[in-house]
Amino acid sequence: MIEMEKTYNPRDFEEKIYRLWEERGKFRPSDSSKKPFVVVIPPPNVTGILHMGHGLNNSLQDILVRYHRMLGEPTLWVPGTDHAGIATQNVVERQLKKEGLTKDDLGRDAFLERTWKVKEKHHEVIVRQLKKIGCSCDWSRERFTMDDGLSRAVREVFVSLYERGLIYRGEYLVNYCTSCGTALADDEVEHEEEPGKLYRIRYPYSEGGGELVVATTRPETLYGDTAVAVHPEDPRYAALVGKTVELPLTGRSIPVIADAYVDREFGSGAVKITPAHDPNDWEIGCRHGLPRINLLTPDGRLNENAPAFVQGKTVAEARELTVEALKQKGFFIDAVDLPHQVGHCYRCHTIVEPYMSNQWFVKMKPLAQKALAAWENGDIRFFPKKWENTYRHWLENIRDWCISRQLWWGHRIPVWYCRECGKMIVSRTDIESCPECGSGEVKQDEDVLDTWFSSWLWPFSTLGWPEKTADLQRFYPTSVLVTAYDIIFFWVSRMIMAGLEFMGEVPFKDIYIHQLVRDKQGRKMSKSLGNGIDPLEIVEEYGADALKFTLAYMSSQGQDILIDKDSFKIGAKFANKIWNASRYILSSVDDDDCGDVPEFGVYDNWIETRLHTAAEAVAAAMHDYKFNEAAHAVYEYFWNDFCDWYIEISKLEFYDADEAKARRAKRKLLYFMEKSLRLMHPFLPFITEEIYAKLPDSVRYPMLIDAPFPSECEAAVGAAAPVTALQEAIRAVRTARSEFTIPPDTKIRVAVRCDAASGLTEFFKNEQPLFSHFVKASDLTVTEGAVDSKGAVSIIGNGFEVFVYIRDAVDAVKEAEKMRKEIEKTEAFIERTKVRHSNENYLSKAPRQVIEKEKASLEEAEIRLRKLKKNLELFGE
RNA sequence: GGGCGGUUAGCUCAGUCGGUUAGAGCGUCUGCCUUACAAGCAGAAUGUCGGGGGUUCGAGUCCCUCAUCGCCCACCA
Repeated sequence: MIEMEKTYNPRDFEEKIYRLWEERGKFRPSDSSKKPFVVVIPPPNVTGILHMGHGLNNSLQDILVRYHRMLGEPTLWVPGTDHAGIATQNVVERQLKKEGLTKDDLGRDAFLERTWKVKEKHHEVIVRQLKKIGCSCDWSRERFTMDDGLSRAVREVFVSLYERGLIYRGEYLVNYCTSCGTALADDEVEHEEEPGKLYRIRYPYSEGGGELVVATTRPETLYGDTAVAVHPEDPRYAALVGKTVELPLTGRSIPVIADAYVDREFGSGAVKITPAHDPNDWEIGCRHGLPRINLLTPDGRLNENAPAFVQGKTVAEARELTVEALKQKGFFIDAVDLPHQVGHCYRCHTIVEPYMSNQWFVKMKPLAQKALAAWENGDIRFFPKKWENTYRHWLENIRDWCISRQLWWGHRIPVWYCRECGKMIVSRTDIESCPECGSGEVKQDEDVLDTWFSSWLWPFSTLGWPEKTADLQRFYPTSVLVTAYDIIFFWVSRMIMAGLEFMGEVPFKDIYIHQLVRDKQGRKMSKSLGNGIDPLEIVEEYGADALKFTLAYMSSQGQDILIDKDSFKIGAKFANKIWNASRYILSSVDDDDCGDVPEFGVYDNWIETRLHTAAEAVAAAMHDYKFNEAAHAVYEYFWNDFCDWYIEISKLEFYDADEAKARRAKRKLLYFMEKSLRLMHPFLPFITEEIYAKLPDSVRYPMLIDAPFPSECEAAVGAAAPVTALQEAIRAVRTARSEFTIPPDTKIRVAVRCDAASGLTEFFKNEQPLFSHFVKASDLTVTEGAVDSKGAVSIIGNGFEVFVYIRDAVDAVKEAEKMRKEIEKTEAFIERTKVRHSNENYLSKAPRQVIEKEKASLEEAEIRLRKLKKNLELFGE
């Protein structure tokens, strides 16, 4: 007798089990010589706690990793976290603000010290969370994007790219977040449509006699205009090109230039050119050698290049004041509503300004070409495939990557400037004095690198690169990357580029892109909406297994997962089912029950077949990363086959007075329980391991986590057929009982007529006791001959017909109505099928199996129709 | 402006290579506290597969078109 708590309470054992796995080194790759299975975690940001997106991401990885571990592959899941430059710095700056401080009050060193502490705190929480949800990561190999090794990797990459001419510095117009105080990469800008206005402004000809009308959505930038552009073939303005116009409110005159960029159809066909504050204007400015006038301070206010009345004002304020001034001076014509796209910072959502500054860039084209080739060669595969388009499109239109950030938290750019001779030194090691003039007056670049500049090295930097470590040798390239689609640009494609560039090989062959987790209204989960679900809350309430199983069960390759707290009941209920089934089996087991497995009977063969069919379904699904299909297969097997049928059937023997019989039943239940636990383990690791440990030693592997996943099918598949027929017959009687509301304690007479050809007669006869038990029959006859159908409904199955004598308990009118409906349906089907079968095209073109199959079902339907009609007569038509 | 995806039961979603009368979970309804589980058991009902057209012997599935919702990309001031 093995004791189990009456109720499933995951809190009682999940932590204990996790500790056990960890202590016994189960998360470390085994020594097997098989090809390793390797996953690197998408490192969570050390900015806060894990949300449900992480829950999904890590649950799926854990399922994969556990599945492969059970296949006997040396399995490694490398964990780690990301320093998340802007995000983390923002967190700390917000904290400071609450204390009435700014980062400048602290100074760089003190600020960094404080940020490290915040990092430590968050890191601890994140690791605890990952462990709570059961991630089987090898914590001995945990990394952080700013640890010593990864910092070395970052430097190596920066310097070597610089040496190859793929990193350069220059003054360009970049996206600048005035709130974060830093430049952003193009893809860190989120465009959103906002209501705006298109203003029309007069720019008088310098020589008088007219004016040029210019349309703009940003009148406040006119102080930085250095030209007005028209289309070279626009007859309206041909005479003006080369002349000048007066720039309102400034007293400056600016030239009219011709550039094909201008759209003659839009607005007036004349565009004001502000090279320092618009990316297009910047391009035009470059082509025409126009001066650039910067109007903004780094914190987003108008600077001394603007007239005094707007200096120090924000952009929005300046716009209003400028429009007002234009109106007063008579330059303003009108303004019409024009919704347009405005860029926002992806971290703080402030409007991003195009801002002229000195930044570092990576030349992306050469890297992107290799990454594209890798896809074309089939070196990488996306699951689902559709994301390949996204990947390809981005690479084909790639632009240089601005990697410098005006932040403190991050990898400092490894470049030094000599104050004496002005020499710039790019170096792998820190520089104390100028190699050119020997001066000690060298100063490191103030800026840090974009966070992704360390993330893109993750698959090999975590394994020890640039050192040639054993891990790197053994575990690179990794097997698969599991991530969400929102970072294909930021991360996935860049990792592929870095892998190819520095390792000469793609970092992973398979890329599984999963969905985003949203709330039931389809909204992104976010702090501000307050609609987020904390995975830990779910773990608290339902357990980590419920979390993992539910997410897998609900994931699909189709679309985003819409979820609320109640969704997790699916997993909770399933875990509960496993618990109770196990409790039932184990509670009656003692050592006597643990001998050899008795010879299989038909039901044992049947469940064995079901189990292996499920195992094969899981294998196929996992191969294609169809987690939901795998989870469904496991669920259906255990609940619908094992619990609903096998356990119920076994009860006849289980409760048999003959002890030997009972023992045989228990032994087989144990056998299938053990195997079922192995089947389910990747999806519900805690509960299965907990129960597994309770199984008698003689029937199990030491631990479930590295026990073999069920694979080889020992049972004959054909063995399942009669069981299926019996199930069908039992259901037929149950349906009849239920439909006629015959109470369970009312026994009824049942007759089964088997078709001689079905081969079921013998089986049904043998199984009469079981059949009777399941349907609570008062009398059950099985025959191949004619059956007296008086007072009975008959239900036709595949190869047999069941008669349930329900005469007294029936509402004849209602029943007749039902039958008529059924007859109609069947007649329609027969008609349709007959028409098709008289069609020569069909007969000649359809595959023979299809025709045969349809013919069979047509025959079946015709038989059923006859019986139905007969039944109808019975009900007093 | 370009591209992608969704539209299937009351709700959330599966649906493989086009192949019989389209499935699951939740919810609803009926009957059961049957000696593992009421977080359970046994049943039932519910569909113009967004609209229209086409291809095909056969379409939820392929093509065209329209509608609608969403996402991504894009420098139209």
